[in-house]
Amino acid sequence: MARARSEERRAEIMRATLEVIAERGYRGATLGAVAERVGLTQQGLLHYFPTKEALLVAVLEDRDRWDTGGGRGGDEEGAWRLELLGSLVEYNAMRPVIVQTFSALLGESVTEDHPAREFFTRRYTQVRAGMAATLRAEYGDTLPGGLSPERAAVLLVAVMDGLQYQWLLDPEAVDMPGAFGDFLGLLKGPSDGPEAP
Amino acid sequence: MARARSEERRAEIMRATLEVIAERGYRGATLGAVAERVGLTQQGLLHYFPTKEALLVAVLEDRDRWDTGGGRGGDEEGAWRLELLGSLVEYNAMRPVIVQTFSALLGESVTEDHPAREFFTRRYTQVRAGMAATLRAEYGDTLPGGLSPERAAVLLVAVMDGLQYQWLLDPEAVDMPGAFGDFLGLLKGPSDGPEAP
DNA sequence: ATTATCTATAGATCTATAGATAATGC
DNA sequence: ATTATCTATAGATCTATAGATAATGC
Repeated sequence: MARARSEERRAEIMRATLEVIAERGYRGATLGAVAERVGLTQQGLLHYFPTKEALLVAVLEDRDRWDTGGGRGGDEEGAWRLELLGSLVEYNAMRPVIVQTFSALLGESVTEDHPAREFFTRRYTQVRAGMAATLRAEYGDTLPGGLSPERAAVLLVAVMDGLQYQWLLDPEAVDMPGAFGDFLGLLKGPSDGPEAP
Repeated sequence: MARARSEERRAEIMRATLEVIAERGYRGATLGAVAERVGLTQQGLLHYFPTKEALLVAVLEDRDRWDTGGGRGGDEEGAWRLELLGSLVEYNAMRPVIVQTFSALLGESVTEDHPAREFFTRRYTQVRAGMAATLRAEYGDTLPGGLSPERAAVLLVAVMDGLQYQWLLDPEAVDMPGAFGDFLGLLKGPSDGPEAP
């Protein structure tokens, strides 16, 4: 039971960490702010995670397990069927905090010695590969729009990330799911839309 | 002459600031690090810019004047002809520091009370509008790919930003200009490429 | 006079370590 | 015993202010 309670506490702390990072980034986040949010002192928090960096790593690993589909069917890495990608983006549009957390982290991660840098580098390699596999499974070696799955995958990921920044900065002005749908349309090529006969 | 030398000094400081922000982000950047790079003490630096935030603002404004094309012909806001966009991306691929500076800042800017937030929000509004105008001038109200200039503009900007992150994290793995070219190809539609007759 | 820099320093924070104290589980 | 938290604190930084000192321009 102590073990169970402890795990709950850790989860609570990680949740609070996500929020604080969304608000201030990792460098701007303080252990004190996270601790306060879960009703602990900063030193009390360090009982669960020995250092600030350990806390970040825990959060990232958790996220990894999370979206790499922790078991629920998926042949390869990024087991996102194409149609589902659209819903993922819609879902994200309803969770600004989490999107903001990861957008802030991604931004910071390109700076030197950032503890999330390796995580993101590895992750993007995986995500691109998974995406390419999905696209290949669905369309073969050439998408209707003319690109190879690999070349389309980089763009797919770029569009998702890029849209998030524009949307976070100005949610009123940017229809993130709509824009993403537009992009999927481009990938799928001229096809049998209403206009082209 | 004092005035001139002073301006030089300020420019030097701003250049150093770009570098330090590229390495540590704005929150992680310290006045001391910038000062050291120009051979001043931290207090000496504050003679030129009264606060850390003032320094950031100066850097951003400078950049603004810079890419909003400080005078050299351009009808509307973002006066980038489409063909030139590709070269811009190629050019950026040769200036990792500046790309990293702005990618780090963009990431941080989505966090609360960030001094660059308003700058980026305003800027993206402008850039989207400028891009849309360019596209409309070139293609009319519907691009070959089927999108309106406005809808294509959001994607264009998203792809540029998103590619930068992937490229910064793993330059070997991501051919930024190539991918951007692919995207332009999608926008331009099936058209008269080598394959489609 | 004004400008450019420096030394000294106040005042805030932050992370992390040490060591108590209380509560829980065998 | 082990786990959960707390108080006390060392040790680093950081920004920004105050006030000297030297150099430059009228």
